[in-house]
Amino acid sequence: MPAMPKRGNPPIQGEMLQGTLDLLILKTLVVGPAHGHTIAYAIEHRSEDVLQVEHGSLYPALHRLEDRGWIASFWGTSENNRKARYYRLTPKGRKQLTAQTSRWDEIVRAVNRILRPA
Amino acid sequence: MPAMPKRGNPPIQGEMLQGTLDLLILKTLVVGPAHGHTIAYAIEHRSEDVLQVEHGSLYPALHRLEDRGWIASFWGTSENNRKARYYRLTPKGRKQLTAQTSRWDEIVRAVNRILRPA
DNA sequence: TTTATTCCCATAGATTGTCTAGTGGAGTAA
DNA sequence: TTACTCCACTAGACAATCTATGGGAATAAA
Repeated sequence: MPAMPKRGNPPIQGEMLQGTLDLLILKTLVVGPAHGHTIAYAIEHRSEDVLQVEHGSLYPALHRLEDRGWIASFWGTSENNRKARYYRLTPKGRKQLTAQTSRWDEIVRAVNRILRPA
Repeated sequence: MPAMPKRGNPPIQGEMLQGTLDLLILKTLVVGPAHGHTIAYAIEHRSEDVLQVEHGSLYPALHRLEDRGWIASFWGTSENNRKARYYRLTPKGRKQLTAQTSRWDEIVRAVNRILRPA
C-alpha cells in the first residue's frame, strides 16, 4: 500500500531547496550533535513538513560538509540503541552558519525587491 | 585587463538562485514583453546587483519556460535597432507566476522558522 | 528459533539547472 | 576598413538533488 500523503501542500524538495540544505543542517546542529535521521526529522518537523529531506540528498550533504570541515563526525549509539554516526558543528562551521544566514537573508531581500517593488 | 568588481558583496549566482530564476523571469515580464538582455538587466538592476544572471543560465531558462508554455516569443527590433527575440507572458505563465510566488513565500517562511524559531 | 520490522548508514545513476567559455551576426562609430 | 556594441545561442563541465536501492544490526512477532 502506498504511503499516505503527509498533509497540506506538496512538500518542497530540491528544486527550490537547493543550496539551502547545508544551511539548515548547520543550524540544526547548533543545539548539539545529532545523527542523520534526527537531522532530517528536525528539519521536516520544525518547518512544519513544508521542507522534505530525502536520504539521497542528506548523506551527500553531510559528507560534503564534513569534507569542508564545517562539521565533524563520530560513532555513537542512538536513543534506540542503534549504532549511529553523530555530527557536530565545528568552529569553522559556526562561522559558515553566520555567513550563510546573512547570505540567505540578502537573497530573500533581493528576490522580494523584484517580486514586490516599493 | 580584468573587469573591475561591481560593488559590495559578491553577487549571488546559481548556488542559491537555483529554481528562482524562472520565477524572476516571469515576474519581469508582467509589465510587458522584453528580450533577453533587458530581462537580465532588469533582474540585476532591481535586485540592486545582488542577483547576477549569466547568459548561460538565461537562455536555457527562456527556452525552458517557452517549452512549458509559460512564455511565448516573437522577433522584433530592440531600442537599439537590433533584431531581438521578445518574450511575453502567456495566461498559463501568469498562473505559474502566482503559484510560484506563494511557493517561494512558503519556503521563505519555512526556512525562517528553522533559522529563527519563536 | 525463525521471520518480519524498524532504525540507521550509504551508494549508483539519472536528472536538472547552473557556470564557463566561447561563436556569430548585424548595426554603429571611428 | 576596423573596431565596438548589442543580441542570440551553444557545448561541455559541474554541483546538488532525486529515485531506487542495498545492507547491517537491534527489536518484536510468530
